[in-house]
Amino acid sequence: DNGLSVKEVYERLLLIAKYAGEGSQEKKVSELAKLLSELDQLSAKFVARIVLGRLRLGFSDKTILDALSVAERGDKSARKKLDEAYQIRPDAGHLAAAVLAKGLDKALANLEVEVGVPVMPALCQRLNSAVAIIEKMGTVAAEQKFDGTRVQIHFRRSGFRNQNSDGPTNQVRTFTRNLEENSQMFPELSRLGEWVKGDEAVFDSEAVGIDIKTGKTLPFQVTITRKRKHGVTETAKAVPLQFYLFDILAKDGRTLLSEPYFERRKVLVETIKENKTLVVDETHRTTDPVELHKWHEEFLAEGFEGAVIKKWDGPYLPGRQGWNWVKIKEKEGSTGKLSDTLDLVVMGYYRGRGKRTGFGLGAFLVGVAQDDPPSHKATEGQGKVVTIAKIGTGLSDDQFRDLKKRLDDLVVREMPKEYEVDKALIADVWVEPKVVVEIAADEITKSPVHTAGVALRFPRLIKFRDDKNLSGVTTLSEVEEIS
DNA sequence: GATGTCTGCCCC
DNA sequence: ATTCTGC
DNA sequence: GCAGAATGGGCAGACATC
Repeated sequence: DNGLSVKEVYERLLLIAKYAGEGSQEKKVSELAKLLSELDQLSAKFVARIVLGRLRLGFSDKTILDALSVAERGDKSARKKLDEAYQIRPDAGHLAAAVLAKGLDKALANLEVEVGVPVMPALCQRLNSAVAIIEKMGTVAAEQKFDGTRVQIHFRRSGFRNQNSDGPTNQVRTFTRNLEENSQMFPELSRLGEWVKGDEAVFDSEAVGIDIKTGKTLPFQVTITRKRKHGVTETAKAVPLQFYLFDILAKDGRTLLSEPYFERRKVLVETIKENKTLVVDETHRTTDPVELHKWHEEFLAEGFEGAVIKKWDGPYLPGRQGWNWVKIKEKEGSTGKLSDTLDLVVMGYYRGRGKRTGFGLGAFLVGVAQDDPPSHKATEGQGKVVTIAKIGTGLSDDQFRDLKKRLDDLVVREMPKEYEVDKALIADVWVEPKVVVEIAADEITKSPVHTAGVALRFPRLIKFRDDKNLSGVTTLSEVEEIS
């Protein structure tokens, strides 16, 4: 209607995306405003969604693979083959173009890992019982779960050609779990050639920061400071990394994805010379749930995040597929890695987006009572309620509706005086501190925004505690005990 | 130059 | 990351 | 069980503003 083609809209969005530097935000706003005003109502809605990355069409990459199969064959019979191709080149756009240009058979002919091109990483399912794990998986390998960052390491002795052709050639490329290249982050991998036997290899690993003084692994919050653009070498010195290698996906032209796990481990061990930076992780073969349980308990006691369990003869499968790789974090039978759940009071809520728009509530803010020791100046901090987490998961659709209804009876116009809340967490709607919820979490961390001074990592609702009121809520000193 | 706010095919 | 839900 | 879509804490960077 408005004469703008899809291509034109695409080109204008691309232009807007590329603005940078001083005044760029202003420019982006005005250019997007101009574009939106040229569109009809319906087009404007979807262009806005494109910009926000919230198209909400109800399908994603995997559904496109189904569609490609149907387009070429009239049914979903090619999906398996497409999945395999997608694993070694996880780019639905590229795949669609190749299939339509060459046809299914030619496009899917060469299914080999290409060193330098990221492979879709294997992910873990969750299961919280050693018995269930052995039942589903049979013989397994039990390994420590490191709380670091996933790194897929590609090595080619002859070097990768740089995109800017004149630069020096690097022997190493690395990728995140989301297939983002982050080679610049790891100067310590420049010596990889000394530690690898062979000319080409692709490894899977978890990188963890190491405390220079104690030699112990650092918490995730410290490790992740290595994800940066500036000051890379300085930070690399202050927070050196150890890469715990647990898999090898290709070596010297041989794709290993469908080799059984124990076989890949054998190749892995043969490929790595002993060194301080690349460490092949421990693995323990077992078929016994009691023994598996013991390993899990031991890893937790040693301070690891938990255990990763892998089917002994399983292939390297992309994503969470079947019962191939499984993680256990919390103790068996408990919810959340924290030793206890917390009873917290609802302070306010936020309107939801997408599916949750209809509920009128997408997340809510919870807090604890600040219990100053009585010896202190009695007035200060008395009766204050401070924030410790925002909760947006763990509720069924019915519970969302139910909570909204309850909170509506408690709405107050202004934030209650006893609340202490950071600007970044200002709720859309404030409520009196009457509703108490039981919350599970994995960890208590030092927080820059939550006024309790600490926050919950991976918080989720367990249930409503109608039997409790504000006076029964977990106190700040009790929180410190749990952590 | 210091501080505040927001974003990220972010990391978990 | 965790969790819920439609298919 | 898969695939998708809701949502969490918190880091460095980029840009705006004081």
